[in-house]
Amino acid sequence: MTLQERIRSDIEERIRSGALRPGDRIPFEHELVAQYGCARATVSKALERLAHAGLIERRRKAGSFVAHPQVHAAVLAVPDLAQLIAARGERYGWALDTCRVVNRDPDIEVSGIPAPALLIEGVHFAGEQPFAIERRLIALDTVPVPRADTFEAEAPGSWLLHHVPWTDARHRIRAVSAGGPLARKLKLDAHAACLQVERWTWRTGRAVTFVRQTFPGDRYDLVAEFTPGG
Amino acid sequence: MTLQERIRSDIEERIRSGALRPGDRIPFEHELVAQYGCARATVSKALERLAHAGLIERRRKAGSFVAHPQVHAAVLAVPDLAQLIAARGERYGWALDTCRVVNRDPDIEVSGIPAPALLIEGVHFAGEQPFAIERRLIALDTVPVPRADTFEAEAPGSWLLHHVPWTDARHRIRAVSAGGPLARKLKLDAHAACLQVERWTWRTGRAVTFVRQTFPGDRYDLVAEFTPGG
DNA sequence: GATGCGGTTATGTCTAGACATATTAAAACC
DNA sequence: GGTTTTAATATGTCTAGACATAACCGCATC
Repeated sequence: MTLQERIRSDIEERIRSGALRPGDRIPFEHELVAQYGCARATVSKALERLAHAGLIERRRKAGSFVAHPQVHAAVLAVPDLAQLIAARGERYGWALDTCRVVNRDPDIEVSGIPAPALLIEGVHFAGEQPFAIERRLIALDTVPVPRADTFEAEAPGSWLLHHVPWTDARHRIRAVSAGGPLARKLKLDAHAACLQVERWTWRTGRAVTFVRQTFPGDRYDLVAEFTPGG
Repeated sequence: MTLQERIRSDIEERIRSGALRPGDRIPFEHELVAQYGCARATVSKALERLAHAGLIERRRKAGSFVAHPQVHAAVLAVPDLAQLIAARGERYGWALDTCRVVNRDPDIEVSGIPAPALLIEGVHFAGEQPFAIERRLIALDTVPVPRADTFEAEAPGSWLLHHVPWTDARHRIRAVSAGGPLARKLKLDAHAACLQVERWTWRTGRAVTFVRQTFPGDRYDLVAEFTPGG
């Protein structure tokens, strides 16, 4: 372990154990320099990592303080569906329903994807069971137009991930009732609860794609793990 | 802007614009040193931040390379309900239903909270409308026992956030049908879809609290923003 | 009391080196 | 030819300073 790592983990341990409580001041850099017998840059780098991880807050003149933890953010895993289903030991499948260029579409109005856009609809399968309905718009002015049969075999999410770089994404997660057509496609009761994930993706300010995935509520749940600074 | 910031943003811009593509090698540190006329530590710090942000990958002897972006994680905002509702311009309210010590409970078996635990049930209000049902277990061996009337006025989430440090959290998000009792409390149709967020919180390996919050699907949705390295 | 001015102080950034370490490519050897 | 050794090289860590900057404190002034 490097010296910098040791300083960092020493302080982190004292915070996680509760010996140092939120708001407490941790030793000044020059005190840690004396304690560990090293250069200030080494101490400073250790503190910088703790600050970056959100465990401490550094203030000029005042010193460094243990941060007040806040459950405000969690890291949400957004796995590739194919990988996720394979990891469950089931066979992944993708069935393309629709793939055409559209100029007018309800989602075009609200998603920010400019017309004309490529509209793709299809179903993800886990074994024989439908696992998710997908409805996607792809901005044709930003994405290099794929071959007509590209999305017959490969789900557009996987293809985009490997072919189109992106810089920003936004997710919206909510619960909806299946309703008629959706329920039929997912082989569900008409008022079954479904988890709906919408994702907008941009590349340097230009909309790339918008996708709405609808999962049966009893077959999928999102899990987010969070360790502050972990 | 500091020099280090400038170096970082120059390279970041070239990556985000697509001038540098995933897998491309970025200039060696000594080349950047020559280009900017600064010390290697300054260049190295700029690259370290890019690497920490996941935009580049550094390999000894080989150099630094633009990382392959992956939509695998997003930052999920989990706001304090009181703040969230206040931000919407509505009046926040909390109504306590149950607050007692339990030794046996369906959730105790699965949540990892050891018995005896404090069971709290209540409703969050936005104006006159019920906004969420909450059912919570608090580990009495880890949390300093609050006064009996603590949770009459303040929701336990807010109280815990300010009084009990935590080190790990896990969220599970899914869609459920309201069902009978839940639907009555939330004033919903019996088969309305609801978003259910479950959160486990630990402190250095010991379970602190488990909470299940159920939101009407049409009144709440989670939003996660993500910029790689942002 | 309120306001503005320095002085002090801790962190923020930076320099110009040094040695360590991981990795690759070339060279030497079997 | 195939394997091992060796040298070259880019990053990783570190030192011992320097000056910049923000923030706080006390003091003098209004």
